[in-house]
Amino acid sequence: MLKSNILNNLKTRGFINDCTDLISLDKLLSTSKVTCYIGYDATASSLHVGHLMNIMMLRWFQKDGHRVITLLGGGTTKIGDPSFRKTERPLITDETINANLLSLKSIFSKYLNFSSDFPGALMLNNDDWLSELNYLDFLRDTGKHFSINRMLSFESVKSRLQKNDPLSFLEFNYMILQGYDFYKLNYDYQCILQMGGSDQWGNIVNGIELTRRMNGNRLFGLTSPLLTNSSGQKMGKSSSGAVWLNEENLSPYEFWQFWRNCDDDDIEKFLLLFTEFSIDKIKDLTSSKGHRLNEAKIVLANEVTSLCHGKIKANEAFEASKAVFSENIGSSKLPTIEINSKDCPERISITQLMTLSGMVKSGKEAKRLVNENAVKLEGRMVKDITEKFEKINFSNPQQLSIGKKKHFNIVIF
RNA sequence: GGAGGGGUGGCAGAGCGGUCAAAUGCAACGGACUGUAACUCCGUCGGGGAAACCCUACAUAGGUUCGAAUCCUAUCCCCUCCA
Repeated sequence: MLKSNILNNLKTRGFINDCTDLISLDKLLSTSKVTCYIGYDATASSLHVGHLMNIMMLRWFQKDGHRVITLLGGGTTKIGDPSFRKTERPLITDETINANLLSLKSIFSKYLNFSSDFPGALMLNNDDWLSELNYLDFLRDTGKHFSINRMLSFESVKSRLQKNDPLSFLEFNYMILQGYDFYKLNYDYQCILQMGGSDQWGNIVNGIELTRRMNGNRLFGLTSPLLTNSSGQKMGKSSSGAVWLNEENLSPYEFWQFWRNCDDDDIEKFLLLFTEFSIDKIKDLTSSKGHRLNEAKIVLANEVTSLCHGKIKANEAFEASKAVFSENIGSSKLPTIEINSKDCPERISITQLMTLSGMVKSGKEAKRLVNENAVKLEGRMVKDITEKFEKINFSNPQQLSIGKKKHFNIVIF
């Protein structure tokens, strides 16, 4: 049984996969407030649900009075983490990295409090210290603490090596740099705990080991399980791709729909991980069976969307979903796609409409969907591929639906 | 630097002169069934076109052929062994 509230809570909710020294960390957390961090590389333009579990962990830590650090990997992103990857990442340009970092910042701000009062969270960028490293000095001061033999033994790179897939020296250095980050954060900010997904175990252990050798300080690592859905797959796909946490990439309505559509078997897990409801409340919500579980899914969707996009947006998404799915009527709150009038002819075909709105990737795909009787305009099935619609009619939003679940309002202006 | 093997659709992986827009599996998408779930079943799955049909594609650039993913040459990349 754990003594500290924070670990107890995280454990119960399913956040903990492994810890380098659970007993000692528990003891420490039960008596004092600490500084902890999670690193995020800027490989994508935004964060998605895959990152959400770790953000929630930071949120719990902050709530418990600890100082949390989100470390943006401006420097490490230039290298690319090889952990559990089959192939090398394409190199990302500095401009892309910087653009991505900006987007990440805005998302963290939704979940964490970065105000200056302790325990206000900190946002740092490892490019600030990594890019200043001098190669020779770094090799002598840091590199000498790393044993190649040990580095080769990590699971994260083993399969690459065993299968003779290429692993460049550049990538191989990643774990050293991430290790150095932890050392640096401990030195500058007294950070003693690094968290991350289970795939980060090797990188985290390296930082702990490095620091121990450099100055004898004792640090901790805590990993979360790789989040999978009930069918064992990596979770995180909405009807239009990845489940992004920012509104520019995914509308609150689609975000809401993602949670509403989760598998029955995932509800409890999702409630525990992505909401802050009490355990009792969650037990209560998931106690019913069969179609009544849909109620729990709605509660889940409302809550997670509120946390991410705010109560107002969440409620709009809920109302829109109710109108479309339960009452079978349109809703002005559906995501609206605007098409520039310049781009389309006076009389527009259904395939053009679908392509211009970006709902499908190609006209071929649009045509296929029409032939599969999947396309509806204002609730009426479109069967004739040659049918033309007056552009004028779209000055007011028209609801375009693909299949039973994808609904958008289209406006031509 | 030398010798050998290899680069095929989102992934895995066949094809090795025409019948190849490329087998098969997975993923994805649509439909039926349902509870906006799961399972199962059916269909689709390069791009343009209403269609006939046309256009790009099997690492890249050329070549041989009536015809090339398949043969030849060069280039790039990867793997293995040797130095």
